[in-house]
Amino acid sequence: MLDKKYNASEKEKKWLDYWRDNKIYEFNPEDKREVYSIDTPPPTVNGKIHIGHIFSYTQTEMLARYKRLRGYNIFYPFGFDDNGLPSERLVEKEQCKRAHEIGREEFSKLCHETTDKYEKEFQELFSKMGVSTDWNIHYKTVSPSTIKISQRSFLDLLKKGHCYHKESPALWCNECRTSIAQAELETKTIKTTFNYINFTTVEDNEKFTIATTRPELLPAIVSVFVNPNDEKNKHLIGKTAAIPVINVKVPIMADEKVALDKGTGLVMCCTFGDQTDIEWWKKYNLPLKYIFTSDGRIDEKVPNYGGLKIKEARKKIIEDLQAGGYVVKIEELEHEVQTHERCGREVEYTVMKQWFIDIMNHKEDFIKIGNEINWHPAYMHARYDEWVNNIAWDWCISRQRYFGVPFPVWYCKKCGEPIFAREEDLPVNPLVDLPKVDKCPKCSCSEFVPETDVMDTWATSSVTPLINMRYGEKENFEKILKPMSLRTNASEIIRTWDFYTIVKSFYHFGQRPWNNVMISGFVMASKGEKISKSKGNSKHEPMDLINQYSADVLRYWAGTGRLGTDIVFSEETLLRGKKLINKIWNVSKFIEMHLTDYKDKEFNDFEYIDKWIIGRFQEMEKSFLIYLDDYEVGLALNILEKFFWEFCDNYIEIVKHRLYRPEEFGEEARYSGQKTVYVLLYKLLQDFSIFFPFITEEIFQEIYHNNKSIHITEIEPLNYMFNEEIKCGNEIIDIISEARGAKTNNNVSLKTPIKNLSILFSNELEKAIN
RNA sequence: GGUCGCUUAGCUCAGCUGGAAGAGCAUCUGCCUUACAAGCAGGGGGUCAUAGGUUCGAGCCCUAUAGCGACCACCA
Repeated sequence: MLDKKYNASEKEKKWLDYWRDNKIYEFNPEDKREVYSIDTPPPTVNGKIHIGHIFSYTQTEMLARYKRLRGYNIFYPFGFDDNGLPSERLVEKEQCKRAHEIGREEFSKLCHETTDKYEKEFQELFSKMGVSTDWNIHYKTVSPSTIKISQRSFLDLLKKGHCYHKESPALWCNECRTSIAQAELETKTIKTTFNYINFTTVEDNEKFTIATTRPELLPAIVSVFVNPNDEKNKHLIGKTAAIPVINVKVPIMADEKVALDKGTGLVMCCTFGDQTDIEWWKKYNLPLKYIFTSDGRIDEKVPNYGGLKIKEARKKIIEDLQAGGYVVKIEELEHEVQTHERCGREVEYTVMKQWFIDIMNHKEDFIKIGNEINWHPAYMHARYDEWVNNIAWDWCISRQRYFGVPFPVWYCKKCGEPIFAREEDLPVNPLVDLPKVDKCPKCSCSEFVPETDVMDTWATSSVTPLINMRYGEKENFEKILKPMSLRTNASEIIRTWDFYTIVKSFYHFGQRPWNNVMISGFVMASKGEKISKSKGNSKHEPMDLINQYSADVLRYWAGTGRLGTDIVFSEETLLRGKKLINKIWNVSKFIEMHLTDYKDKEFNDFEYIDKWIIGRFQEMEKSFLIYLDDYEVGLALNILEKFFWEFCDNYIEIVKHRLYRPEEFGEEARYSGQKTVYVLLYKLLQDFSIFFPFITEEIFQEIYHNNKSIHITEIEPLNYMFNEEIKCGNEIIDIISEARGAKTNNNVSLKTPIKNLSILFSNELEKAIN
């Protein structure tokens, strides 16, 4: 018999062990049923998981459970992303030292140790949430086997001509001392000053004023630009500007990109202050004056300012300009700057040799692939298109960091020719391994220098489908996972993870990586405030919530709400879930009590009201399945819950008497009720098992136990035709409701018998009764 | 500035292809009813952001406006 009270923490532990020991969620490649495969986001292993993760991952996991109940062979691996900067920054923080102070080898070791430690915590938490993944096929993004696949992917793209090594301007973070990608930028509003500085023309000594927020870039000035339509200033075009303090002369040129209404209408172009500078530098073939060092100082070679930090140099140059009387005015200004999302530091531009993946030449293909994928919800597709259409750079995948996937590349010491690893030698670490050639094919030099850069986080995250299918390995799942069925993630990484995965899939296979993309919203700390690690505004630890409420209840919270919509953490929703789960337990107890003598057999002579509730259930389950087929987990739960309360409050109250008193109502009527609750509870448990895997398993094993687990049973929709009963049954409920209301309004108990009741039946109901 | 989304009861939110406004919480009233008082029954509470339009009919479709949010861009 079911316990009087449900002890969640005890039962949840019991079933976790049971599922593991009985391999309930294990993927079997021999299984002949159709595979449903899920490409799950590998969470970045950079500290604590917050409830935002729980929210997003739980919705995916519910989908996995649904598809499992629909008879699919589920391929649902879990991964961890221990790649790159997030891990490095975590180690630096824990060690209170910078990576370059620790040393490359030691630092990598620490990164591995740290990510291992957190992975254990992550795995424990996700397990406790009842995530029905197969831990045997889990992966991490920095391990020999995944490094091998990332390197193989790199070599394949190289071979196909989509990957190139080039000296080129790149975004640079001088906090992290690495180049970064456009997708890693975050916009921040900062306070600064807008400085109006006088220049003069060499030709006729005419004074003119430019406005800049970055006077320290003056030593890097290469030209001044004027809009050719600027009536006031266009006469300057073609002349030469004399730059004060640093004493150089640069041409004054015309370009329509100069805004007439910003600053003074005259702009200085420095290499490089922003992206426009880069555009002009390329367009007009301007000289390169690079004055920054990798750690954010002015190069030693720059007279007077060499060695100063960028902000110190800004201060000093303003002082010098003021001393010479060149500053017209200084305005306070609040403006938006690009910062590196990992550290918050303002980004600079640099010029160095970097590995790039071609994006700009295939934007149309990426749009086309985006069109072939079903986006859930559909409007999320627009965000993808918007990003692809507006992207302005090829994808820089080099990072001048330590921990990550190394490039399988060496360079000839003499001529710089790159030497690539052979595929059969992967994975390689060029810092340790030597190339398998004796000499440079170009100049015959026999000395090589290893590539020290590692790959960008997304360069490796974007191969998760390849990792899952064991791309290029002898034993692989390429056949069944090309494309995968589903990708899930939150909306903020459409432009990174989704996009880059599509890029790779297109280049490798010429096709989409998955058929469906499911986008969740995220959890807000309060209305209008996103939870973020940096703000530390997540007040609730997932583990505490599980202990306080149980995993099933926490899953209830995570499972509500519409797909793609942000939700606020709400204690109230947890309480609502707790109530629902409690009710499931109690009604199951009641049903079990009345099934002690029940023998299941073919039976179709249901009582009228039994047909009503069965019909109602069928109606509900039909929409329930439609919602789930549309990936709307929350809406499915919503209508299931609604039906369930009706089942308890109306149907069970009605059938109760028949179940208790066969002597009064007859054995046949009792059996009809028994059969109804037996069938419906089974089906309700199945439907609820998607959301509450623990309590449903406990009840299933106690009452039905006709399978190793409820989670590997199959949902088979009922097929009765009870349309008339549904209609008239609803009318009967109205009548009962009236009677209950009358009792309540007269302040008497609901068990008080009614002496006189006059009812005016509708024609249909009257016909049905007779 | 651009793209997308949101605005429904005091609060948190559902409302599918247009057909008499819904749930939970809160509030008020009553009820120990052989599963459940962590429960049950019932009441009050809404110009569906605003203004137009389409329609026999609009919370839902169209246009505009406002506020909020996410992402992106501008950043001299």
